[in-house]
Amino acid sequence: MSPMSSGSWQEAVAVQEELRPLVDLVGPGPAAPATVAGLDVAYEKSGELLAAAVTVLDARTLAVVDSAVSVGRPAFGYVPGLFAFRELPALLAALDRLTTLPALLVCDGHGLAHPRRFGLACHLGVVTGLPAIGVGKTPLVGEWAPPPIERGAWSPLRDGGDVVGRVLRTRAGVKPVFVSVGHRMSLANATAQVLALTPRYRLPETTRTADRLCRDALAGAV
DNA sequence: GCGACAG
DNA sequence: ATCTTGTCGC
Repeated sequence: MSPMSSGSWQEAVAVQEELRPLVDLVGPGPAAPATVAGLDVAYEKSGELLAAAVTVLDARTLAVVDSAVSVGRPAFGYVPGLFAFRELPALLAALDRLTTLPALLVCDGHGLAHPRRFGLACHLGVVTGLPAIGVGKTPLVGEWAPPPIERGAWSPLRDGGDVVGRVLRTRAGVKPVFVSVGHRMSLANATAQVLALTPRYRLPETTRTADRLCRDALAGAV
């Protein structure tokens, strides 16, 4: 048993191997989702507490139309590659408290751009059945060439002979983000959705609003 | 064996 | 993720 876990890392890996075949890599996903959800988690400095937040935005206006939070304890120690086991329980609890059902999940972390092709975005997608994409700030696996400096430019993220995602420039001249498919979404559509969610900042409005919410919730919980 | 390693 | 001061720039 690893620290703060509900199981061993071997068991967690087994769960990933078991759920990986359930990822839908065929569905292109909604071209024009009505609503898009952002999910993020904030930790207390000691690491004892965490707050998970979900914000649902109107995909057209990017206004927040629904949101929910859940405060709890990390369900697993931080292990790169097993990240989902740490945040999933709290994220699912927050999703349950939502009044609306979002058409797309934008996760703070990777999807297929994962050692076993089953990152947080895949896990969340399979468990909820909703289309999901992963947007990471830093890479976990893969190699890539720097995309051209203009917004919208991208380069393939390759790992072990697979294209597992795209390194996307959401702002001209600013460090790119790592986009990968989670569930029921094509990589091209995932890219389009992320660009639609980044009219001004590097990170999607969904993650920005969720980030603010879980930080505030954590501050209010302590 | 030695690094790298989502948040 | 979180700990942290100043600093450059719009």
